[in-house]
Amino acid sequence: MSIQDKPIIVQSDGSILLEVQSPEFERARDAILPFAELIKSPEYVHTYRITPLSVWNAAALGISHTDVLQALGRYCRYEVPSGVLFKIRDAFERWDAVRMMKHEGRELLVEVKSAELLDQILAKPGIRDMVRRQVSPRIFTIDEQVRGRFKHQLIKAGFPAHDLVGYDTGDRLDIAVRDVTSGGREFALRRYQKEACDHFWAGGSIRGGQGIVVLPCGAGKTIVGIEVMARARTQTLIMCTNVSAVRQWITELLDKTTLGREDIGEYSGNKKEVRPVTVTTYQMLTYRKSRQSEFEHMQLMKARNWGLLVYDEVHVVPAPVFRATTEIQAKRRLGLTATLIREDGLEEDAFSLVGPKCYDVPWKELEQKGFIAEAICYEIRLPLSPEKQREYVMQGDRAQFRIASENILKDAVLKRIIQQHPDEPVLIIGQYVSQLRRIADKLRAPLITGSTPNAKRDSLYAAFRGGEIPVLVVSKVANFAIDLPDASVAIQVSGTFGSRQEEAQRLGRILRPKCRVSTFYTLVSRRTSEEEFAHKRQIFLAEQGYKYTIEEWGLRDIDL
DNA sequence: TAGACAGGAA
DNA sequence: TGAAATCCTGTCTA
Repeated sequence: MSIQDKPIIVQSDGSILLEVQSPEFERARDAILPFAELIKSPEYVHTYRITPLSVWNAAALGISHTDVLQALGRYCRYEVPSGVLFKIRDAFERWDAVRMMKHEGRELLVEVKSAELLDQILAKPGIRDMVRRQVSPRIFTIDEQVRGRFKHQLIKAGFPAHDLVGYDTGDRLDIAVRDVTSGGREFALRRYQKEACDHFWAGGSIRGGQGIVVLPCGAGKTIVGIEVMARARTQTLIMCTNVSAVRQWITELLDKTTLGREDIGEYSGNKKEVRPVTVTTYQMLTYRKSRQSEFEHMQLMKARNWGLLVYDEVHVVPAPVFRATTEIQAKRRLGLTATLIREDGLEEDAFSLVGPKCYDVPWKELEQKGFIAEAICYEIRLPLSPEKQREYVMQGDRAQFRIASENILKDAVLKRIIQQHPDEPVLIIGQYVSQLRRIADKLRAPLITGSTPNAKRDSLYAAFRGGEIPVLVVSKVANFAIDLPDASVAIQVSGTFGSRQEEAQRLGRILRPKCRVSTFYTLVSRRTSEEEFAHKRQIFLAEQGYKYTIEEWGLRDIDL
């Protein structure tokens, strides 16, 4: 590779610039992705950043300091600034600087790499207060009760604790995965699902047993959970985002394991069953009568001697559940998610309290192997009408975003897109109910929002699935509804202020394996704040290797 | 006993 | 940045 072909430039502020046009673009991206985080992805130059957390996640996956230096050395056009090299080395040193181990009685041993480092750590009052006694210049003890709180404080101070304390095995439960489902179909774990479990358990009984598995929607995360349970053979608490997910877990458990209905409990608003495997919602756990009252159901965390906790969609775990989790660090914990990113910046809590990322496959790789559909993404930019343009400039930020989102010219573009996909099921997804109602009326398509009763939803889903309804308009229910039928075309007419995770969810709607290629459109008003938020949303997908083709539409292209 | 619906929480 | 969705509980009706 000649110097000019090398597509990466590392700057002294720590940002990494990657040239999209370079023939080495894809290889370079794959090389840095394990330890760098994508920040911006406009047309020509993508910007990444190396953070302590991104390095620690890489380290947890087994990537070494040398691997990182080699990747940078191979693709960097210029010498990597020494300040950046220092930051990387520092992060790797911190990764293994503090180890926690089992000690006699109710104490845990904390071993720090050097005496100087120990002083530095104990300078933080929040950590110093937890020390029981100092054993040597590098070693002190803490109470096993504060295991989670200690790890949490430590990561805030910039040190990820290496937790080698091990876990309670929990009460035993005989559970096995069946090789034939209850429907009589043969069932086998996919390779990546098996690998995900292997990684979760890697390191044996001490190190293995905590971590987060990242897999795209539709790749079978539930199956990973089930396999982990089958290997743990212990009583398990599963937490989900909503009741339909709870039901889905129960159905899958009945279908694919040797467990019977009497072994599985649903703990929700309707039923309060606590059984060897119990499935509940986060909202159940975080319910309280008022702001001052107690969490009434949080005791479920300790109600049985659970040996495993499963956090479904770990990217939305509410803060109080994290808090409860700090107290039960002796339990094995599995987090499942499609996107590790949290818009609220609680990534560190997920890292230190549930576990580091232990498995991750780029979406494109699953696409190549046919496990998820191939998807082509378009961003269609269209103008505001002259009147709306005048109104736009007069308004404040919030109102501007709404005007841009609800741009009425989008309706005409929608019609054209639908005409281009005559025999495909089309899903229209948006954020403002009034806008969606207008669109649904114009297209004579049914609309599903939060106020649509469940029975009505089910019948519309069925009709869409059967092909009687070609176009379905859905509000933010699409973000939560796991029973929403698959489509091969999704058109996003408006979205939340730059939520990357929402974009990923919505693309996931069209990724279930199919014979044809799926298409994803985002409609964006030109020269408005919507453009900026659309870019933010796209970062996650760009990280996964998806490219947006940008189409510009003028007033002339839109027949009114 | 099931459902429908209102109210509060995050 | 805010709108919309969810869930849980409690009450009322049939």
